[in-house]
Amino acid sequence: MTRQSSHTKATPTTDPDDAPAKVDLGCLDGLLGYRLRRAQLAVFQDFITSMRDYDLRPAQFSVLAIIRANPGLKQSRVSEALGINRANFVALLDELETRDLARREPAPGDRRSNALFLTAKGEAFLDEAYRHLQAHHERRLDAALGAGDRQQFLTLLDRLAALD
Amino acid sequence: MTRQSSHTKATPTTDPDDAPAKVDLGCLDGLLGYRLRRAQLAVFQDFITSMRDYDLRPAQFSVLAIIRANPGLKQSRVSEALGINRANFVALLDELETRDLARREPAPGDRRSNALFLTAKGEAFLDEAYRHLQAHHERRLDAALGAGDRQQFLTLLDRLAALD
DNA sequence: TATTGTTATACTCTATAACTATA
DNA sequence: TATAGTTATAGAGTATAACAATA
Repeated sequence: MTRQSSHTKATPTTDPDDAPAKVDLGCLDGLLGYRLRRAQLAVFQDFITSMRDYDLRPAQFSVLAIIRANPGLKQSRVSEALGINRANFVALLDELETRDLARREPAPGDRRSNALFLTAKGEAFLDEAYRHLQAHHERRLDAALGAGDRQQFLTLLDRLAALD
Repeated sequence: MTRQSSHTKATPTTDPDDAPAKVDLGCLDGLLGYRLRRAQLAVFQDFITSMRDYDLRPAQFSVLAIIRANPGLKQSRVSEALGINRANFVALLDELETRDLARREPAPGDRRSNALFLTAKGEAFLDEAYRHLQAHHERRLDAALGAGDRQQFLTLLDRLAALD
């Protein structure tokens, strides 16, 4: 292999005319992780924009969703299920509790543990937020994916997530 | 809709026996962004592990790749192409220059700008790192994706990335 | 006036160590 | 001894404002 690898053009980029001239991604284009990262950033940005009026970030939404689907689950298991360090989970849950969306209760049978629940307000809030996401955010994502097979796409994402 | 949305089971999770009992993702399972994020984290983790001996993070690799494919490109355009804030790009490039992988040169015709190049060491380093990634990291990703259509997968990722 | 590179700053996210109370 | 929740802390990543040099 010479100085230029086969997938790069590397024209010395003089470009004296005012045309913007597209930047060549070079070997970056062959890295799945790069494409995945750009897609993930765009999707999260769209999520955050969609949830602006709810003031809810992706991590906060995920905590509420897990608690609702598993009421009474121990704090450590919720953080573990989401891959969130238990030390970092404390402040995250504190804020949800301050906003009266979730609550800690003493776990029956283990006085070290907290059992987590949504408040009535939290249940309603999550329902509304999720409906809004489906109607706007997910709807936009489906439009972007177009005719592509969404189910097959999700299957491949899950296979990658199972790497570790 | 009642207190429980249609896609959650929400059995009160008493679970007194010692079986670990899988955590229900609830409505999180219906969010594309969640699956995308988990996949991206797993892929980046695999990248970082693969590049341990090279001490090269994804962002550093991307900078080297863009510079190699577009030698002489202005600093602001490199950071812009990667979606990196120009203020944050300074320290990133400083480190690559300290390691003698890239260099700043005065841009011909504009004394405000820097034109970026790889050093000879940077060219060789990137070639070797990229070959190593292809042989190990990307190979593992392909194995994980299995029979799935990689090209279709990349197409859908790019459509999502084009959201904003 | 606008742009380029830079510094300073702040806020989020993430990771580790250590403490306490329980088990 | 080990585990659950917590605090403190440090490192990345990211965002904005402002400055000097130059366009």
